[in-house]
Amino acid sequence: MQELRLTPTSYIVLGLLEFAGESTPYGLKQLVSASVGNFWTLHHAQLYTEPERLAKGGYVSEKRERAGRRRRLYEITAKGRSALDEWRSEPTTSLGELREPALLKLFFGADPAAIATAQLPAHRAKLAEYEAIRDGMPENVPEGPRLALEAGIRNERHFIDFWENLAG
Amino acid sequence: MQELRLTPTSYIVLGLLEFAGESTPYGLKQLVSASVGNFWTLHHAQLYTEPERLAKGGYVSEKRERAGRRRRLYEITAKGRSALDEWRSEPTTSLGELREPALLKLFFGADPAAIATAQLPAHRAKLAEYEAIRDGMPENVPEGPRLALEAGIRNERHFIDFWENLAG
DNA sequence: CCTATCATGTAATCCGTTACATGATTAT
DNA sequence: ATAATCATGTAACGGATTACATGATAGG
Repeated sequence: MQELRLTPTSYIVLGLLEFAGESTPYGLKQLVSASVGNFWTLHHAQLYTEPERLAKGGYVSEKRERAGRRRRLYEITAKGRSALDEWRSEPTTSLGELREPALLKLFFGADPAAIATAQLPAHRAKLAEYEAIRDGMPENVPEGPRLALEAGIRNERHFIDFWENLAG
Repeated sequence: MQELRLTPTSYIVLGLLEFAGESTPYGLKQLVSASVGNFWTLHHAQLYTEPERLAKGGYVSEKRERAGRRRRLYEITAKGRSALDEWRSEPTTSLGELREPALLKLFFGADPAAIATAQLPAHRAKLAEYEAIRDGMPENVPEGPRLALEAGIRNERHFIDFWENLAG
């Protein structure tokens, strides 16, 4: 049990474990791709290493199945909960970065119409995907995911608008 | 001279060297923070290691000053130019990620009004900064940076709008 | 049965970040 | 002069990405 830095990845794992109760790395992977993975991707290997890391710090507990595969089961601890609470209750003034590959090319002189033509279908597909998720959302989904999805939808609309202005 | 993977960081260095001609790491740092750094941050240490890496692959050439500090001077090579051209002329369908720390907190249950209150001034400041850059831009700035800046401005407006709806 | 694909995991690499350092200028 | 800031660089660390591997399950 040692000091360790908590990264966004850490809080994602903690948040998902809080929501799901006990889970395996593979279960976490499923959860990620159905939820937060829409705007913050994790690689599946991280869902093996990160819980292990968190276990070292006492933020989660680890059990192993006795039977067959001996899969690892993780659960958030009291310490994990309070770290999560603290993080969550401290509003941040820090801003993300655009980091759009397409904007980078544009910046360095790529042909705007060509980029726009490639980007538009991708953004439209993503928007459709988001809207489908929203329309299929059960009533009991909490406000947070709902708002994050809303932000994603608006973001896609904004980019579609931007690229439409540049397409031939 | 060995094979190496070219990352966005690589293309930023190549792009800046193409624009600036010969430059030192510190010169690159200045360029970054005045330009592409607005939507794609690099740490200054990367501007020492990345050109060195690129030199190993033959994408840039390295000279050292004979006098005093013996600073390193980098210049893009023909190979570097063609790699840059190829990257630039191949439109990408890949999308960036939102990766907003504030959205992550929101997703996991933070109080929307609290987050919004913290985010709004930050986004407004960023917007003002962008607008100042735009208004002070000389006529001869090429289309690429101009458009990227425009995207940044719209992006800030979009987030301001989003958070305004959530602020108390 | 055979073969995809899903499920599950480990290991190595490497880039990005952080930390550490010190020489030069400018301002007070 | 001295402090502060700018300029310049190196080194260590760690998290993220990639590559490698194998067991289960379902479809043909």
